[in-house]
Amino acid sequence: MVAAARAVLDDGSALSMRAVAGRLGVAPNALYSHVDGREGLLDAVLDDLLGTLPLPDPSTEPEAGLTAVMTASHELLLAHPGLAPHFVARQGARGPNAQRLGDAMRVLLAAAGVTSEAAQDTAIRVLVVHAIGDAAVAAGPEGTGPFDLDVLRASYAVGLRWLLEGALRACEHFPGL
Amino acid sequence: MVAAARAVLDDGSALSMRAVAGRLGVAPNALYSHVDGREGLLDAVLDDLLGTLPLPDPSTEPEAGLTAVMTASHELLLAHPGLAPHFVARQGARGPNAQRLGDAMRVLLAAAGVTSEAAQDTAIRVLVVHAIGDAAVAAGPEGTGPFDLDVLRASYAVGLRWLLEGALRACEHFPGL
DNA sequence: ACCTGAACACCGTTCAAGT
DNA sequence: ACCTGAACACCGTTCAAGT
Repeated sequence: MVAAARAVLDDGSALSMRAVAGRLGVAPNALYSHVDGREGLLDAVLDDLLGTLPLPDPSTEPEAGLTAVMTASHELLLAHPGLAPHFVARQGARGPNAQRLGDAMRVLLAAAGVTSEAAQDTAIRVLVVHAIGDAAVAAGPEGTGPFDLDVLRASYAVGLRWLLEGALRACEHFPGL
Repeated sequence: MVAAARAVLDDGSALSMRAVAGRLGVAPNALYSHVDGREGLLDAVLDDLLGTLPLPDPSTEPEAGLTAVMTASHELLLAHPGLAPHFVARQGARGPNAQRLGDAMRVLLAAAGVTSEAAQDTAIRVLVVHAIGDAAVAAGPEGTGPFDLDVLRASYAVGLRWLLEGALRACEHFPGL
């Protein structure tokens, strides 16, 4: 069922209950026996996709590892533009796979000296909002809005670098914050 | 008419053509004599709101000025949560008032040493995406999602500071970039 | 120029009923 | 458990017609 949803999504069509049902050759309301509403379906699809992301090796250099995981997440959303707005509306994902990614980021942050949980929280939040916000903007009205996809990737990378430098520098100056 | 739309929006209701028409005591399709579709109406409302933002004094210290204008924009979107998702989908505003704000930001960036137009473009893009992305996430499903509005404001401010430091530092090291 | 009624092609969701 | 038909309460938009 999440497979059917992903298929609909990859067709470029908007993910509607009726479209998913149609692809399964089933009445629209039949879906409600398996998922609690559209919101739940989108959450399931989202976490399914997040499960395909490679977890960063905890032994890699922290900044490189964080850059890798955030870039991969951003790229995943760029590949599924129909999902980005929902990702934004839901304030990020909270499924088990999203949890795994968050934990991996915490490990990397801690290795970089960001040890306090509160500092990790804000760092993760800022990084995630940047990724999903940028992807949602990139999703835009058409396949390609006024921006080329490459300048988009480039500007995301720039913002990501600035944020990471800021996050890690903050804890050089106040170790143990 | 944009006034009616703003009224609907401030009621907390989603901005639908039919809601705006209802508030005006008019049939829904009557709106199409004044605006070209829902998209156009939202653009008009958005630019109307941006017109209420104070322009930063060009003589202020650049970083403070940029912080002020971005914080004000973010605050404006927080006050109109129904608008943020559309702002994201439209890849930012492009009306005359948005243009004015962009120009003001360019002046401040230039005063801070960011003189090349390309560098200004990416800086503005990164800052704007951060603001609207964060506001859209804050808009969330309910009035208050899992996040308190204050921690939201705080984490936005942190991200903003990191981005500004990054943007301005880039041009200390490579003046005239 | 501005509005109306009627209609089209969609939504998500619920409810009672079937197997 | 899983599906169906019918219905409800919505959408945005168009078209022909009225004033």
